[in-house]
Amino acid sequence: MSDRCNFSHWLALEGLRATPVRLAVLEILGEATRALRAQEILDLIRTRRRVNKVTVYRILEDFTRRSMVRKLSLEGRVNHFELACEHHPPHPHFQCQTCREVQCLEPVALNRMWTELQGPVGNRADHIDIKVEGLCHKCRDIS
Amino acid sequence: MSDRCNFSHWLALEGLRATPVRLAVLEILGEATRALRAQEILDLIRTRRRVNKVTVYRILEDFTRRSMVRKLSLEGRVNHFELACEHHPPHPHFQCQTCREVQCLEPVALNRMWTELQGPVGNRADHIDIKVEGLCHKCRDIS
DNA sequence: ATTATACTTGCAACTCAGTTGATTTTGGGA
DNA sequence: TCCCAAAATCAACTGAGTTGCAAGTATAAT
Repeated sequence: MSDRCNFSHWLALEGLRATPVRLAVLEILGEATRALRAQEILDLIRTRRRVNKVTVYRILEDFTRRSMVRKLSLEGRVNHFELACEHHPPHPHFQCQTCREVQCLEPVALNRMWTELQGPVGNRADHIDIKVEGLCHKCRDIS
Repeated sequence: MSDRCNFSHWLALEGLRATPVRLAVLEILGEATRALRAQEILDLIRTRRRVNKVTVYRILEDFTRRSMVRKLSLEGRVNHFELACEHHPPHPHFQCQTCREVQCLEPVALNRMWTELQGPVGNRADHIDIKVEGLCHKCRDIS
């Protein structure tokens, strides 16, 4: 993913400076093959540089507001984040009940199920989140 | 919903005593027309009786483990709960981005989209959660 | 009926992801 | 070079949910 996005350019388009921490967040999310928790992102940045957690949380919040990343509420207290660039369109997620790891599934034709997911007349639906829960192949092999 | 379930009997089937707090939790969830947060359930019980929050959290956790209620992870830090009795089958949810209230949508043919929601070979999918986000009719009228 | 036992509730203290507000640092323009 | 807004930091806080243990309560055994 990261090889297909110019993060500095993307930040400039948003009117944001390409600071080291912002770039690190985008690069880490760009290289990830699954949705990451804020703490994981923080830990990964810290392998490169010293950074305060508040900085990372504020950047993630800002990116989410700008729709540069998607924040996923997959389980209780922890949010997961993934890049929302043009190369990474919305898609369903799979979360393993055992290891809690999040996989990204292939985008399905969300439009097709859109009409039947309308609520009471008057609601305006903006987007659909689909989560599949189960046991991933890794945990299945263990048990 | 509550008029269609015999909660005391249900608890007996699960080998649980029909204590006042357990019954109150089930009755409140049974009368609710939307998914409730733990704090809302707690507040509603407290209109009737004195109760410790730990008791309610433990009961909700226990009911969830027994699949008597479903715990929904719809947004960051707060879980929502709904009855999982035979009269209340799994269904998609709508959450308003403004008031954060959760509506229950009509059950759709989840089976139909099951096959296309399979992850990598080897995963075992157990259930699907669908969340629609948007603006509810009440908040739409205000703005 | 009385005791033993397991189940249930309560209380206080804790955890931990995320937030707030105030302060310091940085980096680009005048 | 100086200034100022943007960015990062720090400490302290928030609040949903958890833990461990004590106290209460119901059911079973004697």
